[in-house]
Amino acid sequence: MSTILDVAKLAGVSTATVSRVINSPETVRGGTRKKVTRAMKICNYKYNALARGFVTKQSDTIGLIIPTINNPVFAESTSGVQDYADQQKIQVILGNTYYRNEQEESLVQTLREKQVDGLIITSTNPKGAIIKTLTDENFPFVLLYSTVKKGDASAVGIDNYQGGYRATDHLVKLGHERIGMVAGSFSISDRSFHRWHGYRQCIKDHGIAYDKDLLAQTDYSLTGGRDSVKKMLSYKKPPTAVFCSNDFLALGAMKGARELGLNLPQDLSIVGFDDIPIASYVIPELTTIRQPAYEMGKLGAKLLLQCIREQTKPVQLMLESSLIIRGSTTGVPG
Amino acid sequence: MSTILDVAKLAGVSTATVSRVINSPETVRGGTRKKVTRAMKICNYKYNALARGFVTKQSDTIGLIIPTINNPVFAESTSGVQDYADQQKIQVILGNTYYRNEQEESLVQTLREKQVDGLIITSTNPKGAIIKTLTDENFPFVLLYSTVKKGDASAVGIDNYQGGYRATDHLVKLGHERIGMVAGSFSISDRSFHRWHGYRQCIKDHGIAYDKDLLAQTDYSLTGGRDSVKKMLSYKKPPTAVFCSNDFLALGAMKGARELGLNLPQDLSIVGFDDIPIASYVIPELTTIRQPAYEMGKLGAKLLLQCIREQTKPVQLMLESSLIIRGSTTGVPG
DNA sequence: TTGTAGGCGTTATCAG
DNA sequence: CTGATAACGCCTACAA
Repeated sequence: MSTILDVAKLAGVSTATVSRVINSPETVRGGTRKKVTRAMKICNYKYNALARGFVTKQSDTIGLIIPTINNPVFAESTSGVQDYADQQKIQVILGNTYYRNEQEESLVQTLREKQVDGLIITSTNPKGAIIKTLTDENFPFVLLYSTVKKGDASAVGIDNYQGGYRATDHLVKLGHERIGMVAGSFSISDRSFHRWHGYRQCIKDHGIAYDKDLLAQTDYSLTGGRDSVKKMLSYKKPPTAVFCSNDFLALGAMKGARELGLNLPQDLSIVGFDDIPIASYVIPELTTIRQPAYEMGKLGAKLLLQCIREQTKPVQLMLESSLIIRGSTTGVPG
Repeated sequence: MSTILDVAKLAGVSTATVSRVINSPETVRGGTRKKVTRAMKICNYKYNALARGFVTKQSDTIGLIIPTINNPVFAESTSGVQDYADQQKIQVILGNTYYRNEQEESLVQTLREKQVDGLIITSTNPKGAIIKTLTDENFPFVLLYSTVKKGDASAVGIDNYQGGYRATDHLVKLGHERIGMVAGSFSISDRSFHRWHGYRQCIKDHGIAYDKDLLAQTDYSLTGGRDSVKKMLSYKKPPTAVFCSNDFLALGAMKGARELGLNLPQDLSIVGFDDIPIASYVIPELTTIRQPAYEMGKLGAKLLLQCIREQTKPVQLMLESSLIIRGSTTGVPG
């Protein structure tokens, strides 16, 4: 593998000149530039970005830490950050935590050792030690799908409380009084927790008694949604509607309800959260809270790069989410 | 940011010793090891993996190039490679080509400049210049979702021809004679092309005349599937069944058919390809050709690392795919 | 406009 | 078991 030294020799110039034609061609005379370019071709020169990063102290690489790429929302935001990064000639190293805190911690460490210029994190615990350390050490990062509205960490997210409230409100307005919630475990997702808060407050605001049996916490999966809803439906006083804290759970719930012989949406109204692409392609189409995942990713990347390049002050961006009413919700039976 | 030199000074040893306690602690006496560890703590030493890579000439990073992370199959295989890589302490840089050849080319270049140790590629064109260059320059890589069965490129894939054949055969056996195919554009996916070959051969083998109007090529998306099927269904002699070259297309087709007032599966049988998780959660559940995406990713990563570490000879692995019969296919009406 | 030379943080080779 | 020191490939003052 040839280096700029080889090229330099071949072209009869110094390595500095070669470096210049690579990084600021305009500062070198046309003639020499040609000589160098030709020499590069001849020895099939390949630029070593790693060596560059080593001296400039920036790798032009960022780390993206998410719970799992298998949830389409995260895939969506991931392509948002990728697209923005690509456009800025930045590479992104992807890591899944699978909602495990230790995994998040080890990822952060590894990525920092790899000298990433910054981190975009969908954290399991935005108020935990990992994030605190990052802040203390002044390492550039931004939180994605964040629930934090202030503080010294940059973040972009939506108002999950509001989302939960709206979803529930929609159900209440439809006449439902026994409204269940199938939530991702609070211990691994404070987003889910915030959504539940919205749900609970809404219920309270409408004078509906809170029934803790109507809350299921599970892992964020299709099967989790299915099983939780089946259990809930087996109670003496089953819910007539459920709010699921993401679309996967909701899709799973649909299946669970059907396996119990229910007709949707007549026998059970279901609201999801995220609005993943498939949500509008199932029958009945899923009513859900849409969050702008792609934009969030893009914005997160933008924020991070700003933070890296201009050491901007931390900002928290809250994007708009909205209730998308489709066919999976309807009035209470009878 | 402190370096091993700082640590060395503080501990009163040489940098070599510090390096040793990091990389081969067993070769340094307990006492000195302790001194060093303590010193590292004190100056909050952070290892610089990039500097290491610079001298060892390996970055412990691989590149993963896929069409788009938004298709759940690719998300699945991506987590397969990630999991294996993680387990081997390797990081993965992810890049989307969006089925564009130039994007693939530029990704390969950038990643090589970043000194990735190898590449896993789901190529738009496995027989094109990009792959050829890689082979010629003896750069470690493996093809994923590959259609190639021999040659000097390592690859793992399934038999797409067979998959297409089986899907079609299932439909024929059900009594269908007008069987359409909604395919991803052949120009961006040779997988789709192979599947079509299987489809066509099967039709021929059963003495059914091939009707080119019954082939639609579109982009791999929900809307692509929906629109293609609607168009096909508008013909004078519409198909009674369609084989879609992936599940997204099939899910889209379901919606398209319904928008035209058809009942599924009575009025139209649909077969997909991939068996993405959601496929068994829609109504009717989708009959599809399952391919082991996660395993494929894992295997691809394993192969690549072998190739990197032991310069093994190229191998082509063909995994088993299988027809999963569910509710979206049924006998021909009447 | 071009060249010289020092340095980035770590590993590896030799001695000791 | 430990230390000294030369790489590694590139960038960047500074000098010419």
